[in-house]
Amino acid sequence: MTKPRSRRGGGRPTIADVARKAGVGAITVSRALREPGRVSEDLRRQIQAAVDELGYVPDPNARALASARAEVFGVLVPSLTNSVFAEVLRGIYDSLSDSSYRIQLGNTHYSGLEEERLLQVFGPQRPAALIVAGIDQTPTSRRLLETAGCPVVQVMETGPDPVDMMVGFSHFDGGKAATEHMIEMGYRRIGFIGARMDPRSQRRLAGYRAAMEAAGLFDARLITTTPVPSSVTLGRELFRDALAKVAMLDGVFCNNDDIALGVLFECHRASIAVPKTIGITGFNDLDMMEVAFPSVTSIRTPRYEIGRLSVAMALAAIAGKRPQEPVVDLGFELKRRESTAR
Amino acid sequence: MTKPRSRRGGGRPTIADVARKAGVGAITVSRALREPGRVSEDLRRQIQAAVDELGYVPDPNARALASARAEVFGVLVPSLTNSVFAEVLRGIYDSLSDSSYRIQLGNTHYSGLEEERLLQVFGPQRPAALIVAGIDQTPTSRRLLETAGCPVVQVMETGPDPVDMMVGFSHFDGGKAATEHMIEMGYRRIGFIGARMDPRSQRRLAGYRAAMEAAGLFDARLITTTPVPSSVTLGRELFRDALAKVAMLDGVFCNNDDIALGVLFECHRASIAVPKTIGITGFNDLDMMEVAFPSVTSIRTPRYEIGRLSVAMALAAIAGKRPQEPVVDLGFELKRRESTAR
DNA sequence: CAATGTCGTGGTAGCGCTACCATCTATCTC
DNA sequence: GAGATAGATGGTAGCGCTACCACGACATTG
Repeated sequence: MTKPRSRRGGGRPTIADVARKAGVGAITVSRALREPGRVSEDLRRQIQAAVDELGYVPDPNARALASARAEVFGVLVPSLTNSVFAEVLRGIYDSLSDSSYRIQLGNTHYSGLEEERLLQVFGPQRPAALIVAGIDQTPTSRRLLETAGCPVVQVMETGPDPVDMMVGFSHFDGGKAATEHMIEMGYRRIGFIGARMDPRSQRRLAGYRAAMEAAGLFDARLITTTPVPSSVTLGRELFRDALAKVAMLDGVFCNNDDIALGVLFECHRASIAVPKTIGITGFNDLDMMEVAFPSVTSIRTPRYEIGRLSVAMALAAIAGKRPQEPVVDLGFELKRRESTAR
Repeated sequence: MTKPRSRRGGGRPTIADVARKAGVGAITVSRALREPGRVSEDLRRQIQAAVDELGYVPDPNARALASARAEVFGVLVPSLTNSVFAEVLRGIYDSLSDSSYRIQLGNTHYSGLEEERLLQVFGPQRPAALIVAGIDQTPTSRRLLETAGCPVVQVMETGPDPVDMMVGFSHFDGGKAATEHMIEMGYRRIGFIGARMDPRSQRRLAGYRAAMEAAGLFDARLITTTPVPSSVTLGRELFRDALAKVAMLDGVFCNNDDIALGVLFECHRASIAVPKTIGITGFNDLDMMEVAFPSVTSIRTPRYEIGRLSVAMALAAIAGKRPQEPVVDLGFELKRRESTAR
């Protein structure tokens, strides 16, 4: 007789212990825990008592192996410090905190290759769902998502060709709306200032360009961008560059609110009147834009809601209830404020 | 003969497939992958060839079950949107991106109960290490951490009684240094403005109080706090409250930089001269404080470094190399800027 | 040169759970 | 009242991997 491996697990009670104590089969315990409706009231109570007494907690790793499905949501974002994604995450977390799903978070650093690597790590784990930011996956990433065998939600943007589901809004339209607003307010030499210039920023730029061209105001020199990661500091630098480059600049549409804030501070420092001499519009509408002096016009994006809805859609898909429309556009809202109130 | 469950895993190659193809035992494949040094050069090459050809990827769930250890770092932070924790996370991620560890992130919402719940979820998974923010765990949480059977690193603060290891700095000293600086710069009626008032904020307040009392300047009416979550907007509100309450207020030490920014904007709006009429000091030294106009004095905290070091310590502990000194104080730095340059 | 150690390799037996199928009882149908 | 159906329960056999132990080959020691 070989002695068993003496609980290398560390002595925690197993489902067999509960089954023995409750006088039922192990499988009935399993069912009582996962599908209480399929076990009689009587046994359920007995089992619950045994569970409580032993302090039994199912082993998630054993579960995952046996059922070929881990109770994990894989989430991939391009940045942890960009507060836009932080709010998407907050939405995801808030929607998942009542469930038993754990969240595995990956940081792609805006890199397609890193995204591939992370999907390669996440996939074999058989997550319950995957939520990824953006719609510009590499072909390899796309294939990995398609073969993941779980619901996939692409967030932050919308597009014509979802891997599975999508929740977001149109960055092109956002950029266009912001620019049109500035034109409407009487600005003419409106610069575009952008950092990082990831695909979403590119689309905002395209929206800016479309609006400027439609008004006959487009001039390539008005555009100042850099691939460098965005920051308030960088906003100041880029604004200085733009001022040095373009005579008569009378407004700027900023890629995002960090940049806009840098521009605003530089205007203060250089005693440039906002909105009189220079108008400023940001993107995302962070909390502080409303408080800034002068308050800054921005495009309010539904970041938190995107997080919430992405989880709701994934959960529905897991439950077998796929939505009619796999692509949801949550839109955006132009917040008119002092910085463009000429 | 019963037919096997026909690869309910989904047809992915298993270690047995690799072993067969390479003409070795399964265990040798396992070793070649985990401890290459213990397998001969020859077999290692053969096995690698088989792995490549089949596209074999080990099943992390099976691994976790068999070895009673998941390649997962559990990380618990109180907030996702507070950029302070975002930077700690960035440090953690950057230090872990070369390894095969996955990261499971929990959001405690500054709640001890939620922390307990998350530890109860993380524990049974047998993570490779746990990193938790703060040192004020509930007794239950503390017990869960102690019995987790893996390295534990408490981050953001230091204290006398680590569960296992600690990386952080003294918030009391930070608050004291900031206040002393303002006193030194000639401010006398220095208010304390704080939101959220989590344990770390409380300690900053205690530091403020110690400095004020030492200088004979303390007055309880100078303190304006709220349990409401911190934001730039709230900074403005609290500052207004403080102004209404305290005659002759000539400076404010803010709980954090969001609050400080709200104060700064309100000063602009109300045409209060900074630093002449009111001096402002923040806490954390976010990127934007240097760019703000006027630039804002703040306490620079080593957030990113805390993330990096916490992982390094955990990794070392996993490898059996526990540090001599389990508690590491990374300090902070007072950044003197225009907002207090009277 | 026997005794001892070390290294490389493999077989076996689980890890703790759930899928699958079988069984049994109670209820329903005509 | 025989047969069919549905619901509750259990046994068995894995899921894919690694811990443990065994074993043979070779080197080391006095």
